[in-house]
Amino acid sequence: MAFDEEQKILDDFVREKGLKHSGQRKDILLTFLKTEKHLSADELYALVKKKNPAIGIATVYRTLKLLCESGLSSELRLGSGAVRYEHFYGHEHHDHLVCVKCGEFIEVVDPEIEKLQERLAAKEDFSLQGHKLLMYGICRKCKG
Amino acid sequence: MAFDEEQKILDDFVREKGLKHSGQRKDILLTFLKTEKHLSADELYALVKKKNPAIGIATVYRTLKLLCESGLSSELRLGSGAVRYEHFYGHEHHDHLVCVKCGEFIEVVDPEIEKLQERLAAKEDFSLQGHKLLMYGICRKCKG
DNA sequence: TCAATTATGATAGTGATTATCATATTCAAC
DNA sequence: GTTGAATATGATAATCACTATCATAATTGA
Repeated sequence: MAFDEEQKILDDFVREKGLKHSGQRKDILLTFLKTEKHLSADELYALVKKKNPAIGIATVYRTLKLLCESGLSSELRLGSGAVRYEHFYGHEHHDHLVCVKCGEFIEVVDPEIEKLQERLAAKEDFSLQGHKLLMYGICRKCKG
Repeated sequence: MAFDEEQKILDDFVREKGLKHSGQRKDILLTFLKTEKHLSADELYALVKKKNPAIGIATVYRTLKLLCESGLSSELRLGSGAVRYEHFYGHEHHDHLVCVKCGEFIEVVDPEIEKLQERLAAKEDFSLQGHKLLMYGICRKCKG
């Protein structure tokens, strides 16, 4: 089963907020963690239903919101269409290179860019909390 | 009225695509150009109606799509909610600092970050076409 | 065990956008 | 100018991704 750390994070979050535990949330969390992809709510719903067919899509949306609030997940908005969710806890920060042809995207990181962003924000007297950098282009495969 | 250059760009684009001219598109383009804000389709629709009350929202959406395709405008997606459109032609590329408290955003640019992005893309054998960098934080005003 | 509170699933509602379609306009060829 | 084929338009229905509502169920502290 594993994912003990992540489960503890959610449990603690639930406790702090005065919420209650539920099996559905646990099912959703574990399915989310097990799947190393950027899933949409709909896709996660389809996967969770295999384990728990009684689950409703509303609960998936509600749980994804909790996961984001507790720092376990993060939203990813690539153009129009559904929001995708990526693992956040224990994953190094990264940005995305998105292929405009095939839609594939890969994760990259550049510490220098991060540093420059801080500098840029400081110049405007902004307290930087985070950022999303999407780079669009054509990937190796699609260049042929 | 001015905006001759921009009008020519749209005219050329329309001609190249074998489309036809229309007064509505001209009204929408001019209202868009005149307003130095990041408007949503809805907001632009409200403004254009003052000049041409008969216009329909669908035409505003259709025209904004054309403006983006012709390089006159660019989409801006800040979290959920409607897409906003910014002027693109003749405007230097820039990124955005978004305040998570008041929603205000300011435009910034750092040539070094741009350069590093190119390097990052090249490392992955990506042909970079563009990017969107959103930095979230708290602005000077909201820090109090 | 009980009572208060939160969670759930079904489904209605919403907001932004897109598709449809009948009618109107544009524009190149005559 | 008139015509006719193609595109544009406005009204509105449809769609998509959520979000709110609500009756019922599960959780949890007393």
